[in-house]
Amino acid sequence: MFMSTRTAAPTRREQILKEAARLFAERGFHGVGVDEIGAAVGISGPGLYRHFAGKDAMLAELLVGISERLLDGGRLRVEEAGTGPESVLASLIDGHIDFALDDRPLITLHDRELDRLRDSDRKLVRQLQRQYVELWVTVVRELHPEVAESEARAAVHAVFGLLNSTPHLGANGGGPLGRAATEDLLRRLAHGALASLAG
Amino acid sequence: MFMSTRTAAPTRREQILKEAARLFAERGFHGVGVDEIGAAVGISGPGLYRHFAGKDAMLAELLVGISERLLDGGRLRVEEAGTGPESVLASLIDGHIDFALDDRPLITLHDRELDRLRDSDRKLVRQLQRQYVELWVTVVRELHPEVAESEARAAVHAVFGLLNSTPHLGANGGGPLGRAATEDLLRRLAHGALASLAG
DNA sequence: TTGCTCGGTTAATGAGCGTTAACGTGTTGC
DNA sequence: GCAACACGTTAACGCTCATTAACCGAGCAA
Repeated sequence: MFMSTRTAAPTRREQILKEAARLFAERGFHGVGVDEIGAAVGISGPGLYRHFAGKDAMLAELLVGISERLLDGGRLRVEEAGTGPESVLASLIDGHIDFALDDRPLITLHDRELDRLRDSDRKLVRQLQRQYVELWVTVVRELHPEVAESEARAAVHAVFGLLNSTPHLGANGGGPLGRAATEDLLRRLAHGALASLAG
Repeated sequence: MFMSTRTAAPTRREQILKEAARLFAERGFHGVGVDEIGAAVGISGPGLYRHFAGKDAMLAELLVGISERLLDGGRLRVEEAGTGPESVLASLIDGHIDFALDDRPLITLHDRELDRLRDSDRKLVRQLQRQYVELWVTVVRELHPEVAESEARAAVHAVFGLLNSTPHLGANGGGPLGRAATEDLLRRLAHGALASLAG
């Protein structure tokens, strides 16, 4: 049913999703027309309807896709990471940074266009998001048992805001800083922020 | 020409701007119609055109307004704050937190709908934003002279992302946490993040 | 009174745009 | 060879929506 995620010449659907993500992120869901999306992959307007039920369906698939990948990646890291909560947290942070730097447009969409979805899709996405947040909250509370759950959750959201700031960091890979330097900076900032929960 | 900023019964224009900000933030600029904005202030659709040249003009006035207030507030705090860079930074952080909690909808608009503006307005807003960022960068570099300027700038953007996460924190005033607790949490997280630049 | 300005109203206009129709064309399984 | 299908194309259709037109009542100054 699904293609392998390897790089085996992207299928048309994948091309479309990628370009749609970029365009939606740049100009908003309502701001981009189907003709533009088509043009971005070399076909024109209505040709898209051979691959998707409609514009909404593209957005839905994008948002559900990100949320699933984020959650799956997070779960994997929780299982695989070393012994203590410190290493789990570090792994979650690294994973989120990779995601934020690799899929910049999707980050933008994720919290910007959620309300454009059909009720069922929106519920699904929100549920996946919530589970991902809870992954983090659990780890944070293992590290800081004295912190109230609501406070930990707010802190996690704030750290997401920090890590997801990459779209504002210049055009590409991390602005004037290289990719590696950006990763390193974000890592330190995130650890620094969460460490402040101890005081 | 201008009304005093005191609470002297909001003028129609102000009502409209406030409701427009809320609606734009909730559903995006393209997602809300002029009829809805009108309805929100008790008049209907085209009646708005007695107060604004068009929908775009409302967005422009909102975005320019925020940027100006943010920059002015920042400058004031830089001048007024105590002696060292520490106190200036603390004051900038407090000011930004106040802004983020008081004007949630505007925060959302600020980085979401900038491209909908006419070229001249967009340039103006970006210039104001840039100056505000530079205020922070200057202070951060006084505190951490060994940090490269580009890195400091990226860190500042990241901290903005952290502080601007308030819209994601539940419906109002700071979600399950009270206003004061939210302020305190954000303050600690921001200081913690920036402190990590020292290492 | 008269007449001007303010701040509204409803109806019309016109553009943009998602979607569907109707119609090809190459490739492929039989 | 010949369906059948995958994948495009261009030309409507129809709806939404910002903007404009045309009109109106309430204050209020001369």
